[in-house]
Amino acid sequence: MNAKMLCLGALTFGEASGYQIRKLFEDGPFAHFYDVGFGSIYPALGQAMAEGLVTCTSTPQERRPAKKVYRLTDAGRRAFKKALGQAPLRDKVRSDSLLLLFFADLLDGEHLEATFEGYLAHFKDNAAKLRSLDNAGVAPGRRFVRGMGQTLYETMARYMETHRHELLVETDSGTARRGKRRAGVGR
Amino acid sequence: MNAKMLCLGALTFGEASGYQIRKLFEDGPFAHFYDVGFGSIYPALGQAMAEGLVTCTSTPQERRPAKKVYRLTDAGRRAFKKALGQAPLRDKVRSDSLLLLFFADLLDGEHLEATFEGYLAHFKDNAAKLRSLDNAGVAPGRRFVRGMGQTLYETMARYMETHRHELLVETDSGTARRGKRRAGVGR
DNA sequence: CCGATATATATCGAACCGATATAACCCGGC
DNA sequence: GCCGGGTTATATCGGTTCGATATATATCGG
Repeated sequence: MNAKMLCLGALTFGEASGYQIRKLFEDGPFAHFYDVGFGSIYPALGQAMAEGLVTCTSTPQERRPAKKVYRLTDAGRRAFKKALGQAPLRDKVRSDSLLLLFFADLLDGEHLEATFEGYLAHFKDNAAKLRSLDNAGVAPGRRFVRGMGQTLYETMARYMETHRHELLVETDSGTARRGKRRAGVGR
Repeated sequence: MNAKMLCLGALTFGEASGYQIRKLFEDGPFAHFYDVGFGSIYPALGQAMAEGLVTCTSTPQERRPAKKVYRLTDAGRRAFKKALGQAPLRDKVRSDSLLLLFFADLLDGEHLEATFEGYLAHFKDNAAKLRSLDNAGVAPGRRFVRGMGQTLYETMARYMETHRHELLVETDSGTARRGKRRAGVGR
């Protein structure tokens, strides 16, 4: 899935500006499993328009760039469906946080703990956000993916809490310190 | 974390060729939370060598490129630790499979089902792989991350099985068909 | 009223991804 | 004995994407 097709997918929710599309990936329905930045969206929309996949209503404004609202064409909708029809690529994950926890023994306890707590908070936060959503009248696909995300975040938070002691050693003050450990090779 | 630092991280496991580093990301310990391709590794190693972060033993061979084995220097080890010390970036996920399930109502039942089963098999597979590993003598960070991955894959597989009926409607023959549904807007 | 945040388009270089080229080796089956 | 498939191995290259930045106004709270 390239940026162009992702924009078309976003536009299935209705007309939108480039900025609004970005928000769908930052905060909106796609936030938890895809990301696209401005640097990809604007060129992609230009290209999609050139190919007749979207139309654009440009409202000129004084002293700043015209506001442009994009709308999916029938050809665009067809192109998106077709793209979905291809066998999907395998998921791509890049997690600095897990890399850092993986190399816990190379870090000083303070930074390790801060990262750990931040990561845990991130999971709890996302779980809470998804939990608060109303699923009434929401399409099954979307509901399914929401539920999956919620389950994932909740499970990861729970895992981190129950296994915290493997990485962080509690002290009397309530703060934690890094535990001692030793290596091992091979996968 | 850029490709250069990831290579240094891989080399903390001992000397390796570019090809072997790739394997660490494809199959090895990093496979589940990071990925780097040849196109990033070879230039990164060249750069790291120019900066004195790694050394290289080049064994010339007849009729094919010299075999090059890279080894971390003290400066390289320090550089990697320092890179880990930075606040980690937020996780990046790009999942075509979830996008596809999200837009389940735009797909024909056959393709949806195939994708669903493939994705479920992928989770089960990874869970089984991680379950089969021996954690004896493995560093706590690595063990923690392994366990987290295993829990994640198992939970996702279980979720997909228990919620399958929301997306796929079972038929008498044992195969499934897409259910009917209807929209809803907003986040 | 000031500063922070949100709306909004746009670009640009660096980094990265995926595919491809090349080439020899090794192992099993016919 | 040899052929095909898989593995080891380096390397490049074009296209895509990322992240930071520039610009400008509106809005909202303290």
